[in-house]
Amino acid sequence: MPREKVKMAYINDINARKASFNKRKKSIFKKVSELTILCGIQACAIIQNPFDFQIEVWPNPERVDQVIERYQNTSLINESRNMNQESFFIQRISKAQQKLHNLRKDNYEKKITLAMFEYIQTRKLPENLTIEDLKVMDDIREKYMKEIENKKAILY
Amino acid sequence: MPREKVKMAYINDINARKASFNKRKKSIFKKVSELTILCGIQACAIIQNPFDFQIEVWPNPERVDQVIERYQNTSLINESRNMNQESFFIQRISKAQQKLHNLRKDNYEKKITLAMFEYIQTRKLPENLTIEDLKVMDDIREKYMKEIENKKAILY
DNA sequence: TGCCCTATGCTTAGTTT
DNA sequence: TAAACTAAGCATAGGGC
Repeated sequence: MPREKVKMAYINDINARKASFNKRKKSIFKKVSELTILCGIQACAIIQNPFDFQIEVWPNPERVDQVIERYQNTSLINESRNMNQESFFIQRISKAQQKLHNLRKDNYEKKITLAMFEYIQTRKLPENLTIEDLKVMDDIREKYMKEIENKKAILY
Repeated sequence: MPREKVKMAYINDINARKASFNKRKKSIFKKVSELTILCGIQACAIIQNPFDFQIEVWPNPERVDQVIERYQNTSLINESRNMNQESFFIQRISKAQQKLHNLRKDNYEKKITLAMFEYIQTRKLPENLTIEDLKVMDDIREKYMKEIENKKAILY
């Protein structure tokens, strides 16, 4: 009895899906490995394993990070290729300004955070805090609480 | 005449290498695509194209960034799985201390950099600089020069 | 469950166009 | 240079254990 051609769709049977996943993952990693050897290049593959909540990579975390970094650097260069010089630089400047803004905000938040620690440790409010500072402290507290909530969602 | 089995080694002939690269890249992307459909997962592949100095990705830059981010978040969790709780926290603390050290160093370097600006703008050396400060200024200058050199190497 | 087997279909090196 | 072809080798779904 000749097997039917497999339909390209989600495999409902969990055992069949697990078997297929393991076989195909192995062969993808092998193919990527072959390509890097045959053509003398760098490459990587990142595959989410649906059965043990891990993410599997080829060849190894260190090299994957290298490839990712190179990719992310190169995408910047490609951006510039696809635009005329002027609009590229306008975007770059705008991004740099955004970064500067974020750095300043970050710095301000760090100062305020230190003030909060001082308050906690000395059990008295520092004298030179303004109403504005107290408002920012609330913002930061909310931000940190959200971050902690997100980390919980990831960890458990 | 039966073809010989291909040796798993760098293909010297450029045309053969180019043909092989394109065929194999296409099929890897296809295989990764099939895996994501069959198993309902996320995955990506990042391949350096040796012929046009680009880096090619599957499925697209946006999703690749998503997969990368998820991978980098998860690797933290895996760290904790592969260790007992105690050594995990020891490592975490050690990393946090390293980060604090770097933040302090960064802060110090920023102070010194401001001092350098002051020197440039006023054309006279600030009075409260120590020999140690001057030494650090040299280190920073060297560091920045190296960074600029690296960016040049990437951009041109 | 996971491993091995095998028939079928897919991939691909080398060739032709 | 690239696209199409083809034979050989490879991948893999399904079955057996």
